[in-house]
Amino acid sequence: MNIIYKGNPVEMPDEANGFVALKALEPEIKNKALAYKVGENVFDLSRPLREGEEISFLTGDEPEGFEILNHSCSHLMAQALKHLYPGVLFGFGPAIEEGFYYDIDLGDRVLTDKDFPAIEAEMKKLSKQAIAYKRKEISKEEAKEVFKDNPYKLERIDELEGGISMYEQGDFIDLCRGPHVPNTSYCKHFKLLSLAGAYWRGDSKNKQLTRIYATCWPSEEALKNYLDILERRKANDHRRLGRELGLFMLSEYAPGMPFFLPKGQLLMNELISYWRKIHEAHGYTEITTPTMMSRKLWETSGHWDHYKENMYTTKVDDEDYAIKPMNCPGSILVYQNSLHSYRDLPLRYTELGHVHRHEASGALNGLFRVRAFTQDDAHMFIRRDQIGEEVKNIMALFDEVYAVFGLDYRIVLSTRPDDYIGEVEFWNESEAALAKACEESGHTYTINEGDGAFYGPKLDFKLKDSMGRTWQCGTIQLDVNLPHRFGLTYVDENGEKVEPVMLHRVVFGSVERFIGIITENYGGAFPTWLAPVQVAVLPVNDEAHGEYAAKVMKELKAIDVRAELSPASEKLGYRLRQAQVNKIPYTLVLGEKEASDNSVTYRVHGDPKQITISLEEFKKLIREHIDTKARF
RNA sequence: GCCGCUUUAGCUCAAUUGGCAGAGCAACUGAUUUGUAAUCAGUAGGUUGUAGGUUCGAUUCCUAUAGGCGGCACCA
Repeated sequence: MNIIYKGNPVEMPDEANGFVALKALEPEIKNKALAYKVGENVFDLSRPLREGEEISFLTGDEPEGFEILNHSCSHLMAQALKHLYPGVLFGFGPAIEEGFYYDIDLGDRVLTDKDFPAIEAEMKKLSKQAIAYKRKEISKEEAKEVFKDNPYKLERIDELEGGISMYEQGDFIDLCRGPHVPNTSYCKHFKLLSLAGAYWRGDSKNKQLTRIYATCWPSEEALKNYLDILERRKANDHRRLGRELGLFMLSEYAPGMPFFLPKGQLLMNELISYWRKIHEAHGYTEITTPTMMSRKLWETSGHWDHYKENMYTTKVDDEDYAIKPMNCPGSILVYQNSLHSYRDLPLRYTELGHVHRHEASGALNGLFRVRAFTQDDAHMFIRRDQIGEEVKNIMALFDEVYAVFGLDYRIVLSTRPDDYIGEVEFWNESEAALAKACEESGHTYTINEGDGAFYGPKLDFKLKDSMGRTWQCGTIQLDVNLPHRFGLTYVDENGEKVEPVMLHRVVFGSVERFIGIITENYGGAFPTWLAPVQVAVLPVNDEAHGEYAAKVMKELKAIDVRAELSPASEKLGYRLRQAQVNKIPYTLVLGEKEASDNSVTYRVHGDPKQITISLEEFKKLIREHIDTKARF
């Protein structure tokens, strides 16, 4: 709710209720407003209005208000925790996209989700008491005195500049910038969701605190609705859909190394065939390099020193070998196989490289995070002056690919890290080139300062899964390190040997991860061209219509349509249900009428509407949906 | 790797305080040949993840270990 209030400035703050700014308001707003805004600044309702200020109110129904509500609720939870677990120390407790968390140090005490009801009960009790959140501005010295028993808060105070604000609600006080809702009764519809360990300040060298995730909503309906959404998201989980639709499996004999079942393999093959076509159209040529190569190669590339912990190694004839965790060194050997002129650049090699990385056990997650995966890799060898243009070309290809699948993405530019190599000048130039390529192709991006690889800056393309988590899929990385280490050259127009720049990039990221993403994005109901089974053929009666059904099957197969016959040993209703449950795009019902005039009655997945057309028309219609040429 | 949870039939889940391990769906067999989201009947399916321990007796309690889930850290 965005209401502009242009009334007279209001009198002094009312400490007891903290409603001063609201006094002049209509009742319906009064009950929903959580804070107010003057320009871009957000304030507690208890802050007195100043002469001439134009204000708008924030409610829990909009993101900024939701954040305030949840942040306030994290203080409420902390107060409850303080009552239940005396001596508990608090770290950070911010609002997050769909709720909030608080990191706490309970000493030796172990918290489990069985403790949630007691914590929620205490929170409800405190909520009913409508304890006011009171803002106090104090000096650094005073703050240190208040938080003298909490090393986490003291560490934070030391970093803060100038005055420090804190919020007090009854017997609980917390270091906080605010703003907050007027009192604890505003936080009424909450639920504790899960527990996790989280390193203090996100550093694995530090102590691990206990993190409690929870969520708070403006109404009971909104909370229930959110909990329903959480349930519904599970139905689109690719791990569940993968099992139900027979796409892939995992085995304890190879943790993190997916097995693709016949239907999943069909899907992957379609994806790859599309991928090959679009790369051919964009001037790439495909190569394949060995899965396992000698230690000497990995020493030259630097992986043996920098990546050994994640590499699977073995001995062959007493010599160390490593299974490739990346495809770049192989690509480089291909580049070195011949001499290159400046006229040949950019040179673009693609490779569907099956790589192995020994990822931490706790990181594994379905197809999203695995130990063996296929990178849809490409390496470009380019001149330094070609960086901007080439990155733009890549981004154009990314746009095309993601659009085919209807995927939204977010771009992150990662810049020079502390342990960078090369000249600062090159870094500045490259970062600017990447940023410019984004802007010129009409994309916004955020900057992740210092998160680039040690050999160059990168652009990451992040896609969302059904749980709202983001996964890096595409990436474009600039690299001057490997060309240097391997002594790569091309001959320029003066006959001089010059070192090329290398670009690494993936669009899908890994074919496995991408399959996970699109499975969730489509909810398992793949578009016809990708669907493992495209048409279900249902004769009404096997004796009478079986022959016609066989003819339809044969004709569909002849035009490369993947059709599956479902014989009449089951009732039609049952077979229709199976086709829907298996998310098959087209279901054909063939009976007396269809057999007599060479027609089909079809329905599309998720739509009960029945349409009857001639078999020839249907063949044409389905071919149009399958034909990937239309996508170029 | 770290924190918490979890593991019972192919899948989803039961099993009172430690006392004969059960259901639905799926599978299989038979009957049924059906016009738009589940036909009926029957059969089979398990060393309760694995290895130890406590106990007269362990799915249940304890220890270790493996896989999985949610996070953290790491990362495509």
